[in-house]
Amino acid sequence: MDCSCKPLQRSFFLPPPDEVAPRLLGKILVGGGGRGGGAELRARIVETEAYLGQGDTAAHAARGLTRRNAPLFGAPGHAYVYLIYGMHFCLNVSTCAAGTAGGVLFRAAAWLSPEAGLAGSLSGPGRLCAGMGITLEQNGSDLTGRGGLHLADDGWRPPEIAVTRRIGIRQAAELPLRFVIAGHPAASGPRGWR
DNA sequence: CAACCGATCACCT
DNA sequence: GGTGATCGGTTGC
Repeated sequence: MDCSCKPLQRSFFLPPPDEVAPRLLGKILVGGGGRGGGAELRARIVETEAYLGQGDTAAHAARGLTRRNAPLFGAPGHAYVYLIYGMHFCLNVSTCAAGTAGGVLFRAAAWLSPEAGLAGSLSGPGRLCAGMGITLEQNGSDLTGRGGLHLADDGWRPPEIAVTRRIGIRQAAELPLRFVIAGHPAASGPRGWR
Protein backbone atom coordinates (compact mmCIF):
# COMPACT_ATOMS: atom_id res chain seq x y z
CA MET A 1 0.00 0.00 0.00
CA ASP A 2 0.95 3.63 0.30
CA CYS A 3 2.73 2.99 3.53
CA SER A 4 4.72 5.91 4.71
CA CYS A 5 3.92 4.18 7.99
CA LYS A 6 6.69 3.26 10.36
CA PRO A 7 6.21 0.60 13.00
CA LEU A 8 6.54 1.96 16.52
CA GLN A 9 9.79 0.78 18.05
CA ARG A 10 10.22 -0.74 21.47
CA SER A 11 11.58 2.45 23.04
CA PHE A 12 8.21 4.09 22.36
CA PHE A 13 6.68 1.82 25.02
CA LEU A 14 9.37 2.22 27.66
CA PRO A 15 7.89 5.23 29.54
CA PRO A 16 5.09 4.76 32.09
CA PRO A 17 1.55 4.12 30.79
CA ASP A 18 0.21 7.59 31.53
CA GLU A 19 2.91 8.95 29.26
CA VAL A 20 2.53 6.39 26.48
CA ALA A 21 -1.28 6.44 26.41
CA PRO A 22 -1.73 9.99 25.07
CA ARG A 23 1.12 9.50 22.59
CA LEU A 24 -0.69 6.50 21.11
CA LEU A 25 -3.60 8.68 20.03
CA GLY A 26 -3.50 9.12 16.26
CA LYS A 27 -1.25 6.11 15.77
CA ILE A 28 -2.38 3.24 13.59
CA LEU A 29 -3.41 -0.21 14.76
CA VAL A 30 -2.66 -2.74 12.06
CA GLY A 31 -4.36 -6.11 12.24
CA GLY A 32 -2.91 -9.03 10.43
CA GLY A 33 -5.50 -10.58 8.19
CA GLY A 34 -4.49 -13.95 9.57
CA ARG A 35 -2.24 -16.50 7.99
CA GLY A 36 -2.60 -16.60 4.26
CA GLY A 37 -5.97 -15.02 4.74
CA GLY A 38 -7.78 -11.74 4.57
CA ALA A 39 -6.80 -8.16 3.94
CA GLU A 40 -4.78 -6.08 6.34
CA LEU A 41 -6.97 -4.08 8.71
CA ARG A 42 -5.94 -0.55 9.63
CA ALA A 43 -7.53 1.80 12.15
CA ARG A 44 -6.52 5.06 13.80
CA ILE A 45 -6.46 5.00 17.59
CA VAL A 46 -8.73 7.67 19.06
CA GLU A 47 -9.10 6.66 22.71
CA THR A 48 -6.80 5.02 25.27
CA GLU A 49 -6.58 4.45 29.01
CA ALA A 50 -3.48 4.06 31.18
CA TYR A 51 -3.28 1.30 33.77
CA LEU A 52 -0.37 1.55 36.16
CA GLY A 53 1.16 -1.25 38.18
CA GLN A 54 1.54 -1.07 41.92
CA GLY A 55 -0.75 1.49 43.51
CA ASP A 56 -3.39 1.45 40.77
CA THR A 57 -6.06 -0.77 42.26
CA ALA A 58 -8.04 -0.73 39.00
CA ALA A 59 -5.18 -2.38 37.11
CA HIS A 60 -4.99 -6.12 36.60
CA ALA A 61 -1.37 -5.92 37.68
CA ALA A 62 -2.21 -4.35 41.03
CA ARG A 63 -2.18 -7.64 42.92
CA GLY A 64 1.11 -8.79 41.55
CA LEU A 65 2.22 -11.16 38.84
CA THR A 66 -0.11 -13.96 37.80
CA ARG A 67 -0.27 -16.22 34.78
CA ARG A 68 -3.00 -14.06 33.31
CA ASN A 69 -1.42 -10.62 33.66
CA ALA A 70 2.13 -11.74 32.91
CA PRO A 71 2.39 -9.71 29.67
CA LEU A 72 1.95 -6.52 31.71
CA PHE A 73 5.13 -7.36 33.61
CA GLY A 74 7.06 -8.42 30.53
CA ALA A 75 9.01 -6.48 27.93
CA PRO A 76 7.34 -3.30 26.63
CA GLY A 77 5.44 -3.29 23.36
CA HIS A 78 3.68 -6.62 23.81
CA ALA A 79 -0.04 -7.37 23.65
CA TYR A 80 -2.07 -8.17 26.75
CA VAL A 81 -5.43 -9.56 25.68
CA TYR A 82 -7.99 -10.80 28.17
CA LEU A 83 -11.61 -11.88 28.23
CA ILE A 84 -14.02 -9.73 30.21
CA TYR A 85 -17.52 -10.65 31.37
CA GLY A 86 -17.17 -13.90 29.51
CA MET A 87 -17.86 -12.32 26.14
CA HIS A 88 -15.60 -9.43 25.24
CA PHE A 89 -11.90 -9.22 24.55
CA CYS A 90 -9.84 -6.20 25.52
CA LEU A 91 -6.47 -5.25 24.01
CA ASN A 92 -3.65 -3.61 25.94
CA VAL A 93 -0.03 -2.92 25.14
CA SER A 94 2.57 -3.36 27.85
CA THR A 95 4.78 -0.43 28.83
CA CYS A 96 7.73 0.05 31.19
CA ALA A 97 10.82 -2.13 31.30
CA ALA A 98 10.51 -5.85 31.90
CA GLY A 99 9.81 -6.48 35.56
CA THR A 100 7.73 -3.33 35.97
CA ALA A 101 3.99 -3.58 35.29
CA GLY A 102 2.19 -1.09 33.10
CA GLY A 103 -0.25 -1.12 30.24
CA VAL A 104 -2.38 0.96 27.94
CA LEU A 105 -5.92 -0.17 27.09
CA PHE A 106 -7.15 0.57 23.59
CA ARG A 107 -10.74 1.79 23.95
CA ALA A 108 -11.66 3.05 20.49
CA ALA A 109 -10.36 3.45 16.96
CA ALA A 110 -11.59 4.71 13.61
CA TRP A 111 -11.36 2.63 10.47
CA LEU A 112 -8.93 3.76 7.80
CA SER A 113 -9.53 2.41 4.31
CA PRO A 114 -12.49 0.50 2.97
CA GLU A 115 -13.45 -1.57 5.99
CA ALA A 116 -15.33 1.46 7.31
CA GLY A 117 -18.91 0.66 8.11
CA LEU A 118 -18.71 -2.87 6.78
CA ALA A 119 -17.26 -4.40 9.93
CA GLY A 120 -19.09 -2.14 12.36
CA SER A 121 -17.65 0.52 14.63
CA LEU A 122 -14.53 0.18 16.74
CA SER A 123 -15.89 2.34 19.56
CA GLY A 124 -15.39 0.50 22.83
CA PRO A 125 -12.74 -2.04 23.83
CA GLY A 126 -14.90 -5.06 23.04
CA ARG A 127 -15.98 -3.81 19.63
CA LEU A 128 -12.43 -2.76 18.80
CA CYS A 129 -11.22 -6.32 19.34
CA ALA A 130 -14.20 -7.84 17.55
CA GLY A 131 -13.70 -5.61 14.52
CA MET A 132 -9.96 -6.19 14.33
CA GLY A 133 -10.29 -9.91 14.93
CA ILE A 134 -8.31 -9.80 18.15
CA THR A 135 -8.61 -12.80 20.48
CA LEU A 136 -6.52 -14.55 23.13
CA GLU A 137 -4.49 -15.83 20.22
CA GLN A 138 -2.71 -12.47 20.10
CA ASN A 139 -2.04 -12.41 23.84
CA GLY A 140 1.66 -11.88 24.49
CA SER A 141 2.53 -11.15 20.88
CA ASP A 142 5.05 -8.46 19.98
CA LEU A 143 3.33 -5.32 18.69
CA THR A 144 6.52 -3.71 17.41
CA GLY A 145 6.90 -6.20 14.60
CA ARG A 146 5.90 -5.58 11.02
CA GLY A 147 3.78 -8.67 10.52
CA GLY A 148 0.56 -9.63 12.26
CA LEU A 149 -0.93 -7.30 14.81
CA HIS A 150 1.24 -4.22 15.30
CA LEU A 151 1.30 -0.45 15.71
CA ALA A 152 2.49 2.16 13.24
CA ASP A 153 2.93 5.90 12.79
CA ASP A 154 2.02 7.69 9.56
CA GLY A 155 2.91 11.13 10.86
CA TRP A 156 -0.65 12.24 11.56
CA ARG A 157 -1.10 14.12 14.84
CA PRO A 158 -4.33 14.74 16.75
CA PRO A 159 -5.37 18.41 16.85
CA GLU A 160 -6.38 18.29 20.52
CA ILE A 161 -6.35 15.72 23.31
CA ALA A 162 -8.88 15.55 26.13
CA VAL A 163 -8.21 13.88 29.49
CA THR A 164 -10.92 12.36 31.68
CA ARG A 165 -11.49 9.69 34.28
CA ARG A 166 -11.42 6.09 33.15
CA ILE A 167 -14.61 4.34 32.12
CA GLY A 168 -16.27 1.26 33.54
CA ILE A 169 -14.19 0.77 36.65
CA ARG A 170 -14.94 1.09 40.35
CA GLN A 171 -11.46 1.16 41.85
CA ALA A 172 -9.39 4.32 41.51
CA ALA A 173 -12.12 5.70 39.26
CA GLU A 174 -11.17 9.30 39.94
CA LEU A 175 -7.76 9.26 38.31
CA PRO A 176 -7.44 11.27 35.06
CA LEU A 177 -5.99 8.47 32.97
CA ARG A 178 -8.30 8.33 29.94
CA PHE A 179 -7.09 10.05 26.82
CA VAL A 180 -9.21 10.81 23.77
CA ILE A 181 -8.88 12.81 20.59
CA ALA A 182 -11.09 15.78 21.45
CA GLY A 183 -14.44 15.71 19.71
CA HIS A 184 -13.72 12.59 17.70
CA PRO A 185 -16.94 10.85 16.62
CA ALA A 186 -15.48 7.38 17.11
CA ALA A 187 -14.75 7.92 20.81
CA SER A 188 -16.70 5.80 23.29
CA GLY A 189 -18.12 6.64 26.66
CA PRO A 190 -20.61 9.19 27.97
CA ARG A 191 -21.34 12.28 25.94
CA GLY A 192 -19.44 15.22 27.32
CA TRP A 193 -16.36 13.07 27.84
CA ARG A 194 -15.16 13.61 24.32
C1' DC B 1 -12.83 -27.38 44.75
C1' DA B 2 -16.68 -23.93 44.55
C1' DA B 3 -18.20 -19.28 44.57
C1' DC B 4 -17.76 -14.76 43.18
C1' DC B 5 -16.81 -10.97 40.21
C1' DG B 6 -15.01 -8.01 36.41
C1' DA B 7 -10.94 -2.31 32.36
C1' DT B 8 -18.43 -4.64 28.37
C1' DC B 9 -22.23 -4.47 25.21
C1' DA B 10 -26.97 -4.88 23.63
C1' DC B 11 -31.38 -4.76 24.60
C1' DC B 12 -35.22 -3.98 27.70
C1' DT B 13 -38.27 -0.90 30.37
C1' DG C 1 -31.41 3.84 33.48
C1' DG C 2 -31.07 -1.02 34.51
C1' DT C 3 -29.75 -5.66 33.74
C1' DG C 4 -28.66 -10.32 31.46
C1' DA C 5 -25.22 -12.94 28.82
C1' DT C 6 -21.08 -15.80 29.77
C1' DC C 7 -16.22 -17.51 31.48
C1' DG C 8 -11.41 -17.32 33.32
C1' DG C 9 -8.88 -15.69 37.31
C1' DT C 10 -8.72 -15.04 42.05
C1' DT C 11 -10.04 -15.92 46.53
C1' DG C 12 -11.80 -18.49 50.30
C1' DC C 13 -13.53 -22.67 52.34
